[in-house]
Amino acid sequence: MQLIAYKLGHQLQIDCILPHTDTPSARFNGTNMSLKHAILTLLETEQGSGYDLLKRFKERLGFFWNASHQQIYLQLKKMHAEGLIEFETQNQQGKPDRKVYHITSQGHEALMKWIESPIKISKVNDGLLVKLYAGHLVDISVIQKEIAEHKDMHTRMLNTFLEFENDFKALEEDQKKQYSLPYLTLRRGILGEQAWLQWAQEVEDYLV
Amino acid sequence: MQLIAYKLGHQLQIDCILPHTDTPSARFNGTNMSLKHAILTLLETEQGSGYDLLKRFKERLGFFWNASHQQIYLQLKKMHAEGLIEFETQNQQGKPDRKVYHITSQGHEALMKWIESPIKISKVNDGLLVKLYAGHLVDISVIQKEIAEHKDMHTRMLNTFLEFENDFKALEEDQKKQYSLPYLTLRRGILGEQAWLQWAQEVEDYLV
DNA sequence: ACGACATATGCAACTAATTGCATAAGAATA
DNA sequence: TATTCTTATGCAATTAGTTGCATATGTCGT
Repeated sequence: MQLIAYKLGHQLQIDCILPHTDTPSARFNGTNMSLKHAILTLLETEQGSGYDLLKRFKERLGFFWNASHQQIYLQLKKMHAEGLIEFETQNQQGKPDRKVYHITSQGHEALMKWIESPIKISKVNDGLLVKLYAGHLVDISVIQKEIAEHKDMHTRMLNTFLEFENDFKALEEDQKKQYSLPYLTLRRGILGEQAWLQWAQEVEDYLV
Repeated sequence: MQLIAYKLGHQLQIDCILPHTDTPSARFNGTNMSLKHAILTLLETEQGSGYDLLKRFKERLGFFWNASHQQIYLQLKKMHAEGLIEFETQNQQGKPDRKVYHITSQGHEALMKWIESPIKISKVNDGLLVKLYAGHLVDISVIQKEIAEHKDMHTRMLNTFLEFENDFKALEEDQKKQYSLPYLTLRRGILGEQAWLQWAQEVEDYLV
């Protein structure tokens, strides 16, 4: 018998941690998040090229989602094949041609259908935690160093998010109202990073 | 000009949010977390069958990692082919045969190498946030309902984690010391869930 | 002048993970 | 007695995402 989770009863496992069989409770089902719907959401507001979408990902969904340019271009190609989006080619002087995509009615329908279907609870799969879990195999300093480096990154991300929040707070009331939903996603980023840093502090204190 | 992130400068993007080019800053590099190393970590302490490992995942790493049985069996097969693990077949009466895996010296080496190399910062990719971001497209109640359901799940997970924490706190001092690293991973689960719930409360208050 | 960076797109190979299917038998419960 | 659950393993097909490569030009700083 090992650790902590030994008291875990079957029911709890099924309902709270992980469905035990392959027919899990409904809450763990639902559509997977996919790049597709994130792109549709971005295109719904405003048309754009693959490159534009890449930038929008970084600027607007970067708090919780990163997509590489390869992934985006490939996904756009697939979505075009499925009829969810269309494009026009724009010639530009001095720069490569742009394929400007816009959402089709089919794409809009697909997006609406997705929004109205339940979303799966998201996974974490954090390698750092496995490392910590296995920390007894190596010198404690290895773990401390890794934690410190991650802490540094998370601190910088938090600071960036807080700057964004200040910008938001400086907006007029009607603008605030307009951007309230994106603001809430930003809040998730902020609260998530703060919780991470609080945890890292606990770890550091514990490992001394 | 849209939202919040408009002030995002190039340097910030590169260092904090997402590397812009395909040669990102070192902090975003590092080994991917993979099931392989999580399994090696579990086998390092104690040998076991695929089914055992599945249970251990749920019981010990379930705060931050879920793996399906298909994934585990497939991974075990691959790892065996790579020479990281070996197995003996155990016949059992009344139950199917078990393949009991144990780690090899090669496997141990691979694990040590992984522990000492930097880990990538983990991704989130939370579909619920995309849904919220796109929430202006549907009636607010759709979003509220989804948030409420997720809140329910997260609450139950938090409660389970808190039970585990109580069990840990009831342990003798030397046991506490022994299990301090797994406890810290549990703390991550607790703090993460609490932060999530705090955010959900903010969202609910905002959407009223 | 040279290098780094931004704009702009894409393929190929691979790794990671999910979904669905399939088998088989004991043990507990309704 | 029928259903569900637990133990126990696995393949096939698909989707998702990463890594590496390839191309091309303009701009800005050193």
